[in-house]
Amino acid sequence: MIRLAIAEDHQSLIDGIELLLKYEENISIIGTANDGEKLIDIVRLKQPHVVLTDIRMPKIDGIAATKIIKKEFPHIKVIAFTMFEQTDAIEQMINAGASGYILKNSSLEEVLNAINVVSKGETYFGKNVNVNAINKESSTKKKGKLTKRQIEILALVAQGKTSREIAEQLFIGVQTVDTHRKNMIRILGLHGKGELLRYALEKKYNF
Amino acid sequence: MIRLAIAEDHQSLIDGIELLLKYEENISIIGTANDGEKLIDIVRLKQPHVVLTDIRMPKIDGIAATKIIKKEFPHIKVIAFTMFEQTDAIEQMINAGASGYILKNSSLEEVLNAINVVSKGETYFGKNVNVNAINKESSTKKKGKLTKRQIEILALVAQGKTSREIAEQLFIGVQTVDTHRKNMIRILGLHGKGELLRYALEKKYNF
DNA sequence: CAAAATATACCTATTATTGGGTATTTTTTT
DNA sequence: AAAAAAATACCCAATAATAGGTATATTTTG
Repeated sequence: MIRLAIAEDHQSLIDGIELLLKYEENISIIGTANDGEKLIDIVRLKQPHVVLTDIRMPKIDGIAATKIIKKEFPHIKVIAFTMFEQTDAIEQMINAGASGYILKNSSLEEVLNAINVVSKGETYFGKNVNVNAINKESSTKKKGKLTKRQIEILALVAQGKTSREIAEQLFIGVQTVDTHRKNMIRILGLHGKGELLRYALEKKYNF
Repeated sequence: MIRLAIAEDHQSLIDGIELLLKYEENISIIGTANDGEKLIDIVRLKQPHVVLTDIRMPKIDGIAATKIIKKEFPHIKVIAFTMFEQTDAIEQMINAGASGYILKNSSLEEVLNAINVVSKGETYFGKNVNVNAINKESSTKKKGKLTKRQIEILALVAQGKTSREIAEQLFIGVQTVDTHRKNMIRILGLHGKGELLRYALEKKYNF
């Protein structure tokens, strides 16, 4: 009997999976959550064998939640169930310790299949999930690693704040903020006026 | 017997709804689609009583699809089933002729309920869907109406193009593009450097 | 057809961001 | 403790975008 926990902010989808698994003899749903915080609570309390989780969720996102779960309970298998097919998202999820990755435009049958496969200790990746591209990319070039401070500033850039406003908020000089911006632009390989804002907004939206 | 068509780009969710409705005596699913184009095909061929549709879909989005359906078959009831809770999206869907609007974080029970209600000619709006705010807002102030040319330019702004690049692409002067930008900023009530790009990117993302 | 709306274009000025540097202090890692 | 990384700050120059105007041709609407 596989003990399963589900985290997904769309209750309708949870309902659908529950309906499907009601008649599955070897899987029991031991808890469901609409956000990452609740998921971690459930995992700590009931320790499932497999966790099926969305990436974009309130409070704690799926990537962060997976990291926490894998740190505390390395034996628990995590499957990402999301609409993001960007290599960036897949990579982060794998690095967080996920054993599987399936897209929401897959069938429920595939979801069921993935749960069974990862519970045996294997990995499962959906058809549209190109895992090969990931390893090559992340092993050769390790671009895009920002520091804490840079991410902090990037978040404020995403909020539409100017360098001056960011400087005031963080109690640092405007030119320091500008230096951080320049460094981020270099690290991320961007060029042009609105590009950092663009990047910041996209990141924000993506997870 | 209510004849239902479903359009939703996440197959898993369609599967879930199908499971739920399999045991419903008074509803039969006459077709499902993963994009707006397919939905319209199904509607033309099989003329359902009720259409349950997502907003963000490939090819033709839910708003455009609803307009087409309501124009050709005014008696067909459309329910929006989406994750967008912005008044903007709700407003556009209502204007397109939708009879209901429910969020994806609702339960499948609520979906079932909505289908039954709208099939009787009534309207159904989920708890988190604030319909009252819409009417007031759209009747009093009619802000944010951009012209074709402005939308064209805004789309290029969203692509990260500079005024100069936009001017070259559209065979007009740079200063003309700047004028359009200024007018859009005024009409949309924006202020500050990156705000138009911000707005453009958000719009792009939202539907 | 006349009026209104839209698209076009120019002017001046200000400001934020970018791009090129350099440099010091603090923190983290080895 | 020494080396590396990160955070801080400054300089100068170039450019894109915003903000305030005005103005004319074109298209759409009443």
